[in-house]
Amino acid sequence: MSRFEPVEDQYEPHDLEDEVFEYWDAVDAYEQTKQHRADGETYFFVDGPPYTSGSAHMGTTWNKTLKDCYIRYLRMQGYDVTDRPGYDMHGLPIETKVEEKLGFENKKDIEEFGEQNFIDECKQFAEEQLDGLQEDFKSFGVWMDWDDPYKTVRPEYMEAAWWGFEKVHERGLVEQGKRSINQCPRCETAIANNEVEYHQVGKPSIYVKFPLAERDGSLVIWTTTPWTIVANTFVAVDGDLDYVGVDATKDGETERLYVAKACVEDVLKTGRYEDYEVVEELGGEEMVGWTYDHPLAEQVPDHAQAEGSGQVYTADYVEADRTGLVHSAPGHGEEDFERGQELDLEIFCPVGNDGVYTDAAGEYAGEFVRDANDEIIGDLDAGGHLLSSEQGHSVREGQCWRCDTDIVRLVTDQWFITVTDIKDELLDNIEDSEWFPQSARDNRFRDFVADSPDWNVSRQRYWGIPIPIWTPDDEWSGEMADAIVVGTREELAERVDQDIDPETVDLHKGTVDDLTITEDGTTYTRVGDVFDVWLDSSVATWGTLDFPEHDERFDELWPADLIIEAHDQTRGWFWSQLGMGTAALGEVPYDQVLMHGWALDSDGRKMSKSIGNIVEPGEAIERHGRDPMRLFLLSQTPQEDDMKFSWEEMAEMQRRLNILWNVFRFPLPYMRMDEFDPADVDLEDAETELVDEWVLSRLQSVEETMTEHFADFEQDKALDELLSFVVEDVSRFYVQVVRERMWDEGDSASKEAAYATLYRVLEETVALIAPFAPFVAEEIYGNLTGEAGHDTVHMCDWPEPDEFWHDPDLEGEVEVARAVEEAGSNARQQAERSLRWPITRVVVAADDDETAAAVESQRALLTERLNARDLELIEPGESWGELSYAAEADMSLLGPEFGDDAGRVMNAMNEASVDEPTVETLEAAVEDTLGEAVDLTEEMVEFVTQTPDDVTGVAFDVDGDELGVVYIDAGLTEDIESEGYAREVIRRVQEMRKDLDLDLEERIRVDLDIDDDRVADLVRDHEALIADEVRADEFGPVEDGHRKEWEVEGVEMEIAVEAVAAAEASD
RNA sequence: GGGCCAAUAGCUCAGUCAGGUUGAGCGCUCGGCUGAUAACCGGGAGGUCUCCGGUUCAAAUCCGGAUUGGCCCA
Repeated sequence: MSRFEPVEDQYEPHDLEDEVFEYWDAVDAYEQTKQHRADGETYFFVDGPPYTSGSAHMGTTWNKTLKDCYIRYLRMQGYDVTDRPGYDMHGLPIETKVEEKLGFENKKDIEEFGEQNFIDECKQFAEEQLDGLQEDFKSFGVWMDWDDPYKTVRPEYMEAAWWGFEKVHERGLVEQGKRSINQCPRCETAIANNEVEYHQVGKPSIYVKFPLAERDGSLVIWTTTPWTIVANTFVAVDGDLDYVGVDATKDGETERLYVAKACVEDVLKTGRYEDYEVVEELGGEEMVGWTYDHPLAEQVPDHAQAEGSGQVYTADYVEADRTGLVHSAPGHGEEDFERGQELDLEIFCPVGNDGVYTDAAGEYAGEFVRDANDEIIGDLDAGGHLLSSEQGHSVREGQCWRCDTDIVRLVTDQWFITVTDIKDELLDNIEDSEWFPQSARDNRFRDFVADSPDWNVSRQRYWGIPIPIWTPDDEWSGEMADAIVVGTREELAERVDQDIDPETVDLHKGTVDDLTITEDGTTYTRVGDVFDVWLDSSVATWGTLDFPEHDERFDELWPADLIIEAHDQTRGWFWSQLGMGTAALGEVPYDQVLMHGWALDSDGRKMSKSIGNIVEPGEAIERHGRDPMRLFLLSQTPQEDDMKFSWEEMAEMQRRLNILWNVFRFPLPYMRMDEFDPADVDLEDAETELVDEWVLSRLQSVEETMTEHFADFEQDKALDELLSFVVEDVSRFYVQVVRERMWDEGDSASKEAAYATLYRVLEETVALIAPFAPFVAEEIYGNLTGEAGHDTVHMCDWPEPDEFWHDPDLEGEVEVARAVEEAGSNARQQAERSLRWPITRVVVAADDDETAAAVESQRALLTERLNARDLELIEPGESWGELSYAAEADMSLLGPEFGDDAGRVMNAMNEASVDEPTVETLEAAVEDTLGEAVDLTEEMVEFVTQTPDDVTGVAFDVDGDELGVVYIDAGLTEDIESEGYAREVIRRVQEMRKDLDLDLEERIRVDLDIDDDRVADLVRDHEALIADEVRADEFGPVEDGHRKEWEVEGVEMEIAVEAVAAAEASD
C-alpha cells in the first residue's frame, strides 16, 4: 500500500469493513499479531462459553465486543493473551430442540430411537448452532482463536470435568442423597430452581378433614395439590399459635374440628356450617404427638405408616393462614422434606420420574398425578373427609423452561457436591478475586454464596457429560468409599473390563454406559446420570488449557487473570467456577472479574420475542456498520449497569468516526503533493509552533488518561476521552488553526512541522482507537504508514505519553485562550460583526495572574482567531473604565450566616448594580432594596462587570470557573471597512470559482462592479490582497465569464470571473 | 415475598461518596462560516432532578417509604 492515497470523501463503513476483512485475510493479520506478542508476558483470559442455541443477540454482542476490546488493548500493552473462545454445547435446551425436530414426546421415544443416535443428533445440532454463532462473532470484528475453540462436548474437555469432579470426590465432597427437586415430568429430569419459570394457573382448593385416631374429631388442612395427599406423612402446626377445637353443626349433625383460633370463622364459613361452639383452646405445642388416620388409607394401602408417621409435629413453615394446619409430604415438598429429615421420618414418594403414580400409590397407580386430582377429591368426599372443594384457585405454578410442562416436586436420588461443607473456604476465596465493580462482589455475590445450598450436579438425561461414578452391581452401601470415581480417560482405559483406546474413546453416555469395572470380585456399573451443564462450564479455566491431557500450560497460566460476563452470572458462571475451583483445587479460579449488565431496549425493557423489541446485531451492522456499533457498545459503562439500546447514539458514533475520517483525509492532498515523508522529519527538532506543541501535549495527556481508565476497566471513559480529543481538539481547533500553513505553496519549515505534527497525532490516534474500532483504525493506519508500518495497526504498541511533549501548563494556557476565543466569538455575534471583518481591538480583563499570563502567551493566537488588530490586557486588580458591577452571591456562605433570610439577601444582591466592585457599595445597595442593613464579606460576593452600550463583553470560564471578561470593540474605521469589504469580495469570488469547478491552481480574471463609489474605493485599496487570495492575474472586463449579482451589507455589487486560460483560448 | 442495581433536558449520560442557585454531547431552533463542506463556529429554547415524607438555614445529593424498570433469590 502506498502512502497518502486519495480516499473516499465520506466515511463509508460497509465498503471499508469489507476491504479490511479482505486485507486481514491477505496478510494474516490476526496470526501475525499473536505471533508478534508470543514472547510477551502471558495473560490468561478465559472466555465464558455462550450456549449454542439461537444466534448472537445484542447482549452477546456487547459481551464479545468488550472481550475483544480488552484483548486487543492487552496485546498492545505487550501481553501474550490467551484468547481461546469456548462454547457450551451440552444440556437440556438442545435435547428439547432435537426432540422437537424429531417429533418426540417423551423419553420413551428417545429410548426407541437409541441413546447413541440421539446423542449424535444433539452433537450435530450443537455444531450447527456453533457455526452460526461463530460467524456472527467473526463478523463483529472479534479477534479470538476461531480455528480452535474449546467445546464442552470434546473428550479432552469432558475429561477436564471428570478430573475436577474426581478431585472434589477426593476431598470427600461428593455424595448421593435424596432431595426434593423440581421435576419436569416430560423431560423426566430434575430442573434447577432458576430454570423454573412461573405462570398463573387455576388449581383445586380443598379443605380436608384428617380423622384423629385417639380422640374424637378431625384436623382440618388446606391444600391446592390433592395428589400429594396420597403421600401425606404428617401434619404440621405452629407451636406458638393458638388452636381451638370447635363443635360445628351442619344439617343437624355436629362434629369436632381442630383449626387455628384465628381461622375458625373462615373455615366454618367455607364448610357452610350453620353453627359452632368453641369447646377447647390449646397451644400448637400441646397437639404435637396427636395421631390421625390417613384419609386415603383405603385407596393407598401402602401409605406412609412407618414409625412416627401420621402424627402432628411443629414446623416453622406454618402460618395462621387458611386452617393453620399444614398437610406435609416429605416425599414431595422441599420444606416438608427438610422437616421430615429433621424428624427422621420416612420419605414416601409414590410417583415416578414421569409424574405417574407407582404401585405404591395403590388404586391410583399408573395415573398421571395431576389427572388424579378429581378422583382423589371424589374419594375424599366419599370417605367423608372433604370439608370443602373449589376449582380454579389461581396460584403461581412452576413450569419447565424448555418445554413449558408444569413441574412436580418429587424427592429423588441425586448426586451432590456438598459445598455447604466448605462454606467458610468459599467465602474466604471470594476475597482473593478482584471485581469491577467491587461492590457486586461484596454484596450480591457474597450473599449468594453465603446462602447457597449443596450443588445438585445430576440430571437424568442423555446429552451431557456422564457422571464418572461406578457403583457395585449388588447392593451399594451408599458410602462413596464403596464407589469408584474415574478422573481421566487413561484411568478409564486401565480400569474398565472392556478394551478401549484412551486416545479415541468418546466419553458420552452411549459409550461409557456399557463399560464396567471389576475389582476384588465385584463388578461396578456407571450410574446413569449426566452432569448439570453448569458443571461443564465450571471447569473452563483448565478446560481451556486442555488440562489434564496437557499440563505445561496449566502450570504456567492457571488461574485466569480475567473473566468478563454479565451480572446474571453471579449465580451462574462466577459462582459455579468458585464452587468447583474451591472444591477441586482450594482456590478461586479467576483473579479479576469484569461484571457488565444486560442489553435492554430503548425503553429500558428486556429485549424479548414476545414483546417484539429485539434489535438484531445484523441490523445494526447493516444500518451503521461494525465500528459504529462497537463504539456504541463500548461507550456504555461495562460495570454492572444495564445498557439502553439507542439508534441515535449509534448514529452519533458514526458521525464521530466521520469527523475522524475528515481529519485524516484533510492533509492527504497536501502531503501527497509535497511528497512528505515522516521519516525525514524529526519532530523534536522541527519548527513546531505553539499550537503544534499544544496538540502534541494534549495527545500525551489523552494517552495517560486512557491508560488509567483501562486499568480501572472503564473503557467507556477512555473512549470518551479519545473521541472528545479527536472532535474538540484536533478537528475543531487544531485543524482549523493549521489549515493556512498547509495551503502554503513552496517549502516551508512551518508547514513541514505541521505535517509532522498532524501525522504523529493521527498515527497515535488510530492506535488508540484500534481496540474500539478495529476496521477504520486499520484503514487509516495503512494509508498513513504504507510500507513503513506494521502489517496491521493491531501490532502497534499502546502509545505511551512522551514527557518531551507533555506540557500541562501549555494545555492550561490554550484552554484559557480557547475560552477567551469562544467568549469573543459570542461577543462578536452580539455586536453583529462577522469574523470576516477585523476589529480594532479586543480587551481581555483577567481575574487572576495565571489567566493574564495565559492570554499574554497566546496573544498571537487570539488576535488571529478573533481577527483583531490589537489585544489589550487588563491585569487582575485593575479595572477598565466605563464599567459598572453586579454581584453574585455565594450561597454556601450566605446560608449559614443569614438562615431563613438567605434567599432574600441573595435576591437583593443579584438585583444590585454598583459603580465599583466593593463590599461597602454593595451593602448600601442591598440595604436600599431590603430596607435593613446587612453585613456582607468579600467571600460571600463575586462581582461581575456590566458593559457600556458601545462595547460588547462576555465572561469566559474554564470548567465553570469564571476567569475574566472579553470585550469586543466593534467600532469601524476606514481601514477596517476596506479590509472587511475586500474579504466579502474574496469569499464571493471563491464561491464563484467553485461554481466554475476550477482547479485549485487555475488563474483567473476578475471584473468588479460596485454600486457604491466609497465602497468601490475601499475595496480597491485591497486589490493586491484579493488577487493573492483568489489567484487572480488581473482585474478587468470579463466577456463570457461567470457573472453574478451580490448584496453585501446593503451594497449592490456585480462580480464576473473567468479562467485566464479559457479567456486566452477564446482570443 | 427478599437481596442488589437503576431512575436528572426529546435521546444517551455526568453530577450523588465529602448537601450550597443542575451540566455535557446529540437532537431541535436561530444565526455565522465556506480551498475538510453530508464538515466547521456561535447564540437560544428545553429539567416539579420518578413520587411522598423526614433531617437541615439549605436536599438531585443524606435518611425512611412508594412507583417503575433490570438481574438474582424464594
